[in-house]
Amino acid sequence: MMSMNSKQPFSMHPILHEPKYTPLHSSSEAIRRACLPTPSLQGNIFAGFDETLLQRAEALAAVDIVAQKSHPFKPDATYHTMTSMTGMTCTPTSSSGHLHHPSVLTSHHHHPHHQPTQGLEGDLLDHLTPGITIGGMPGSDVCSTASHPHSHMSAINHMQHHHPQSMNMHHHGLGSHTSMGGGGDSEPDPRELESFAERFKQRRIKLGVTQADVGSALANLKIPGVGCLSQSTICRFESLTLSHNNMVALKPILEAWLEEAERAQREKMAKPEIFNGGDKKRKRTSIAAPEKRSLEAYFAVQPRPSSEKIAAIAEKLDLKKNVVRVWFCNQRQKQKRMKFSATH
DNA sequence: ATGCATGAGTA
DNA sequence: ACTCATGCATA
Repeated sequence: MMSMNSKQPFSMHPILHEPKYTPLHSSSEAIRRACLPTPSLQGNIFAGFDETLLQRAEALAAVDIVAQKSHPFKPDATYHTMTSMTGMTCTPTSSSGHLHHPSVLTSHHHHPHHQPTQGLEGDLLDHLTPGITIGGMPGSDVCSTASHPHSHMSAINHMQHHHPQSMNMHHHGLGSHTSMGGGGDSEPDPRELESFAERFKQRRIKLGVTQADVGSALANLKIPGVGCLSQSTICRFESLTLSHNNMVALKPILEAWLEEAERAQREKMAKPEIFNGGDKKRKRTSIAAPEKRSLEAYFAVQPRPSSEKIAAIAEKLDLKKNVVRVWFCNQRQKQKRMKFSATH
């Protein structure tokens, strides 16, 4: 593993496909959102002790399962264009051949993320699942995973390994920040990031551009290795719902755009804009509330279930294994976001 | 603003 | 199989 990487020049083809979203919201509201439920992790050290927790989760799950098993269809499948059993007919009608490169500038970091060792959840699933056959899964989920309508990209993600996260607590009040766009992304200062995100949003609104506009306009900056970003990402940046590393990497870019945009407006020349493409067909899976509650219950006792456990849980909740696996991954990611993480 | 998902890079 | 950055679709 390489221990350091600042930036690497990427020469990739810039293909744009930027859908413009409706120029909606200009809510200048602050960012506050509901936080995640406090991880009620009790140290599961002994099997006997676990029983309690497991039973609790089981109880929750059981209720849901019972209520749901009577239904003829899967809640998940209802939202999917392609039902798992239909085979491979889930191909999107639209042929998407767009791939743009992401371009991420990573910083060097690591987190000492350790997760409790698992090893007792066997019981949980055991009584929950009297006789599940893990080996024989109908090739159903192949569809969703195998044939995805869009091609993604993410060329440069560098991993940040572990680092002692409790090291910075002494920061200057403020002062220099705006002059270091581009080359120096080495400033792990959460305080600064927060204020920048806020200022960014305000000035963006002042310019009269939407988050989506910013995302597409980024490609116009022609910064090597930097393509466009989605409205989602801009939104998350402003609301600090990204990892610290991600924030640090994005800051210089957005800062550069902001200054460029303000300069352009000053000169009344033209504002950075872009066109768009337009083909999509992906359907979002929707996990019903009961199932979600069960998942949360499981997550509380074991945030990192093994493949087998995931399969069992999926079976129990009548969801596709992949859906469950992804759900756990996303759940773990949420816990690490800046807002909730104790990086500062 | 957020939920579910992909994919590169790693371990 | 996981983490991380990111995105489409949707509330």
